[in-house]
Amino acid sequence: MRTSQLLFPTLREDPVDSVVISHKLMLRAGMIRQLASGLYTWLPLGLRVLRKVEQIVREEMDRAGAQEVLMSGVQPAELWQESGRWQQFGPELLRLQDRHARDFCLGPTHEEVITDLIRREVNSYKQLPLNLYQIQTKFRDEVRPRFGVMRSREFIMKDAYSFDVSPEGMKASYDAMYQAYCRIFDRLGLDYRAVLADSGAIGGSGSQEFHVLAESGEDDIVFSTGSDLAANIEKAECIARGSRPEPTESLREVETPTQKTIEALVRDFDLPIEKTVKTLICRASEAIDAAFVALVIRGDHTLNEVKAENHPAVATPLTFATETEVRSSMGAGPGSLGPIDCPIPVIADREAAVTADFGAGANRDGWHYFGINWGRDCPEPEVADLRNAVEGDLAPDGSGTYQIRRGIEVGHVFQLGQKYSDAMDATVLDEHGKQATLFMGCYGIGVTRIVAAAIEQRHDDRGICWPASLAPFDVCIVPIGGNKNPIVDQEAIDIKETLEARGLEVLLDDRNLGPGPRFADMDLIGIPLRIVVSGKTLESGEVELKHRTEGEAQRVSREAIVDTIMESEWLRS
RNA sequence: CGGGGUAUAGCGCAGUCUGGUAGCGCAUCUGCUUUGGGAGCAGAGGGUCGUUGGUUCGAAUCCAGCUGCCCCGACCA
Repeated sequence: MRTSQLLFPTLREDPVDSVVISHKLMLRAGMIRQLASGLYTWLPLGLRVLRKVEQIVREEMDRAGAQEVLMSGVQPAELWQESGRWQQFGPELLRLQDRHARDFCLGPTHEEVITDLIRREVNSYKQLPLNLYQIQTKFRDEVRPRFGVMRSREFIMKDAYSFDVSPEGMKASYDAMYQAYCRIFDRLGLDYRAVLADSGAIGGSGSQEFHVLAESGEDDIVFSTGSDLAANIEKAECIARGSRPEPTESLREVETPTQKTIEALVRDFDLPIEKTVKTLICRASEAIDAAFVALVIRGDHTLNEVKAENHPAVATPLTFATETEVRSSMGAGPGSLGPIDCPIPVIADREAAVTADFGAGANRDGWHYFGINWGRDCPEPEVADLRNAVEGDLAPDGSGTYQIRRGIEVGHVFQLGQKYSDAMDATVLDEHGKQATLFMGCYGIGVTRIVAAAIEQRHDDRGICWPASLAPFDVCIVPIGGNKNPIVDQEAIDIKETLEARGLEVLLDDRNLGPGPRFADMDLIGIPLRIVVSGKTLESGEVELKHRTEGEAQRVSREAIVDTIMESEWLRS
């Protein structure tokens, strides 16, 4: 390819409406352009990278025994009503009607469609296990699209679905996908971690996420310093530090007319924040005989909403009581709540439950108790893991302490179990001739997001530094002084054609520009290897070869350049 | 969904307060020169000032509505 024939409108300055580095660089490098909020057009250079990601994913899925299909992006409402998700999904599901006023949606995922296919086409356990995948455009009407293609409304996703007759089979399919994902992210050259995850609204039992580590990530990833234990903060188990000390203080009531927050309480009464708890009121589930429950966590901790929602006594979705509801159920307003004389069930976080001599609201406006001790001043609470992990927490496996870093979620593997097969009656005859409901797994990879995630991890102040596996071209050639010395251009073209004949993708920058802007553009778009052909070096029969991330170029003889590149480690790293 | 910002040439911006000929830099086009890190000279093209309505002799500018886009927040008492 020649730059003179390629549409790649590079920008010298950062576009004003971009905030993360990958978004800025994708715009500046002419990879994408925004069409509307959360919608993008991929230009030739960006599409080349996208296709590289797709191809690696495709090869590894095929190698793992999955088969590629392609399902419709538009899906009939009936299937979603059958699974129950037509009601369950909020405005994120873009619904539309056809000319006959029939309801459809733009697919945010394809569990329903694939389950429908399988229940029609697969009748016997002998046809299983089966794993089908597609690389398709998805649409989710995100509340707030941002960060370019990292959180867009339309995006390309690889989604795979496995079908087995037994839980053991499902587990084996899941493990195979896990291995395939590791190979994919290895080949993509990304620094990633597989972490335990909450299975969330999609449902199911086991679930792991793959995260690319980057400061701009939207998720907090918790690691143990001493083992492989890693989890999304939503799922990271927190244990209490030691056991509860004996009470040393007596209970006393303190007037707190203006102290409505933990911060104010700590500030005005010189109380250590670890000696306070906060009490959060939320709707109770139908499993218990109360309208609301009180969740108690230590003052310096934050509630983990996923853990709270997963608690059997808490209503799903997690709904905090309104101020009016707080008053009617507790007899006091927010800011004066606590576990003493609490009229509703109390669930305390593990750490809050081992705190002694603590302060909390008195359930009477303008009053707090200090020196509270569980069991003595109020009933022993039900104890649960309710809070978000913080740096330095003890890892639950005893291996060390927790560290927290940011991650971009690029993959997610789920063991779905029978959630969809049950709802949609997807069964086969098993070896005993009986109807058996299928066990499913589902496995996603955010293809477009990976492009952004790779840039977040691989860039410098001049632009993108692609790993060899993702680079839109392997090599670029910049001829200098060709207008004075026609040999330069001839040699450049000859090197290009020879490398192309050897199977490499080569970009020849033949634009009629000075060397400065051409070097800058080649750096910006991140081609791993650069050959400079100039009259100066040709005099001694040489050209220059430089890797994108190295400071100095090396001289290579004109005869040896093609072989040097073909043997270069850089093409494989 | 709540709050804030913003909308003027392809991109970045000034002009708006104080109403009166639509401007700057980069980019683009033509010609000549120029080729080792974002060139020089000369010339040229390009804007219903987001949109609708109002005030006015006159609106990019004042007023009102609508829309797009961006940012922050979204129940932790």
